[in-house]
Amino acid sequence: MPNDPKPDSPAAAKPTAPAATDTKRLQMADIARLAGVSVGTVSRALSGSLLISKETRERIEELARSLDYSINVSAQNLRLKTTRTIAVVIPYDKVSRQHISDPFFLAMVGSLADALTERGFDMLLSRVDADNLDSAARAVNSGVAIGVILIGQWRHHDQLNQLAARRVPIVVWGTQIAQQLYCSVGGDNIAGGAMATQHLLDLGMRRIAFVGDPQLPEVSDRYRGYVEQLAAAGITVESELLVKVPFSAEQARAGITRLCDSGVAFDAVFACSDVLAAAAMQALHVFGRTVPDRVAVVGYDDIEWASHASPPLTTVRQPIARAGVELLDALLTIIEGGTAAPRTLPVELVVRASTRRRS
Amino acid sequence: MPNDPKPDSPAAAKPTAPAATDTKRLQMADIARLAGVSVGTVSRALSGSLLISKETRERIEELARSLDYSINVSAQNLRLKTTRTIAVVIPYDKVSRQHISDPFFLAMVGSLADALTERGFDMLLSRVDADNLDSAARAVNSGVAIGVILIGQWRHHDQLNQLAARRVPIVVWGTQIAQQLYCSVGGDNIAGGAMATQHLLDLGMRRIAFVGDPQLPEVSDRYRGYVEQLAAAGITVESELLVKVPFSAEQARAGITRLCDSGVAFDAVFACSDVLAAAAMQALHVFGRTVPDRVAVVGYDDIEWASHASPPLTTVRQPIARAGVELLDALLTIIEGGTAAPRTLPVELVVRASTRRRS
DNA sequence: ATGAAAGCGCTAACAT
DNA sequence: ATGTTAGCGCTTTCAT
Repeated sequence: MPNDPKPDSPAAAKPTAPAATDTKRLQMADIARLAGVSVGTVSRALSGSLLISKETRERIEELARSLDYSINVSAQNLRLKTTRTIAVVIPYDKVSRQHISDPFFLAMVGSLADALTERGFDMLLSRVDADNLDSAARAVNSGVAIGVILIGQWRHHDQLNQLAARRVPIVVWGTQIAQQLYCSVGGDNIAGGAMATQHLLDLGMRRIAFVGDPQLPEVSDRYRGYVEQLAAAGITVESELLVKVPFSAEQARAGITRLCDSGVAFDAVFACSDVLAAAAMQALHVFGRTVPDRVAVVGYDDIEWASHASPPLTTVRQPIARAGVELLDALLTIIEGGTAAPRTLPVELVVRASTRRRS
Repeated sequence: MPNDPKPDSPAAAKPTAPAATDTKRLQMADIARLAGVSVGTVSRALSGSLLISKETRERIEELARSLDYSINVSAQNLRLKTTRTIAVVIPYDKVSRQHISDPFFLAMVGSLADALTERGFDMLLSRVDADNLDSAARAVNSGVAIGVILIGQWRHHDQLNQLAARRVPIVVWGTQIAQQLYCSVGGDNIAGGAMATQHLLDLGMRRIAFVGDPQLPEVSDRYRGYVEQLAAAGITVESELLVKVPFSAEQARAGITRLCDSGVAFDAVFACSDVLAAAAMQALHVFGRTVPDRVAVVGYDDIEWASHASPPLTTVRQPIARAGVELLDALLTIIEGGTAAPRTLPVELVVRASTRRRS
């Protein structure tokens, strides 16, 4: 016996009924009845089947539109065993403290939102504890989403490999790492680190502080670019110029302050994100070390703020708009059963006043 | 007859089968079989029903976990006729040009992500063309989401009223407007405008430029606060000090440049967002009008960047973290059939160096 | 070109 | 405490 009253039967006596949902949700059968056809016909008409005569289809479409009817997506998904939803996950890392509030990440969300909308997908956004990335897999196992885009690789290389091994369709914004089972898409971090460093060297800088944590894969590559350019210029890499901090403005400020206090000489700063660069500039300001006259500063990302900073910040521009498209493209390839090789996107140095040679 | 082969039947000859989905998705019946119980028992066990003996429940939970099984959410939603998904919509307004890339909006997304996660809801994020807010209603009509949170009121008051009239559960981040049928949650914009203005007056400023478009509801309130404080101080509001621009850094820069060029005297700027303030400071810099010595600047929002600006920006802090919680709370009230009155959250002036009185 | 009907995977009566 | 079963709203095969 049915547990719920049939929609048609007036459910005669129902005193305990909560008067809340008095507006019964329209469904296909209603449209069919009103149009004088069967539900099959309505279904076909709304899906644009060519089996339906043009006039019938248009009549039904018009009826549905005027009644504000939308297909019940749960029923549709259940029947079709698929969805048009992609899960976008931003891991929250307690250690590095960087999370969804970093403008760069949020810009990535915007970029993904555009790419997904463009191709008719819905975006399920969630923050998950990075220690528990399995919940990303759950979105797929439960049929909520057909794939996962993870923004930020962090230290979770192994977990990501496990997810990929379990055949969870997943693409990660980050750097390509040896023995990587999952697909990553990211900027060219080695080149980015190199161009920032070379630019400073070209300006005559010789003691360039590096702000970032080389334990993170992406920062590791940027550091490598930095080291390589210094080596090519015959300059020794000094460990005292490494300000090892996660993506945290607070800690960057503290790190630069420590560096200034320590008396170690430096004439430039290469920070691994614009947020870190902003914090560095602020700390330098406290010490009266004006930018760019006393210290040149280069950031990374080119978030919108960089061009409004005072002085406007020289930085390595990440291809954010393209990132969303590429991530989605790679993911769809995987979902369709194909293989997506890791992709490295070109980055670009944007020179602004924070490294303008003193006149 | 079934259109798909039964999961059990090996689907004898199927030469055209794409070898893609070879890993059949686990379902409740599989768990039931493996546990030697019925699907009903599994369903009850996984939903924590007290009817099931503790040991049986734990055995089933363990089995499900070890097999990576998750309940099929489409089937569950179809059966229960509800979901735990909330649609978060960021209207994209071609006129004002402000969209998802504004750090403030993105911070709101972060805040909402936190609030939703906290209460066990999923977030469906979408950008929609503001001229077509109906697509927000579609999310609800199609059963994808049980309610909508709209970030940004813009000029869409009428459309929003229509949605509310159609009984779409919706809450909007914005200002309370007369004749409003929908629930809005927002900062106290009149107070915010007033405190910013009063702060500048206290510093001795007399000619305060206002940067923003008073046609937008929230800006309108901030402008009102500005006008009221000026009036209370016996100062005439001069229309030449109104830099009427939408939330666009470009246009703000151009506006301030125009103001400087015009020779109109001013000793302070009150900008309706930190992004606008940043652009203003940059434009002022070009004219050699240093902040705060020659011009004091106050922003709005207190995005993370504001404290890293040089000089750090005095601004009106919006209660972003609380905003997510309040928006969700109001929405859930409405979904449960209740009524949620518009809420106005307190804002707070954060004084930093951009208005520091010259020593 | 259209109708009839099975069944997607789950939940919750109704049975014991 | 557990099993059995109808049916959530849709899509699609099969029949016409």
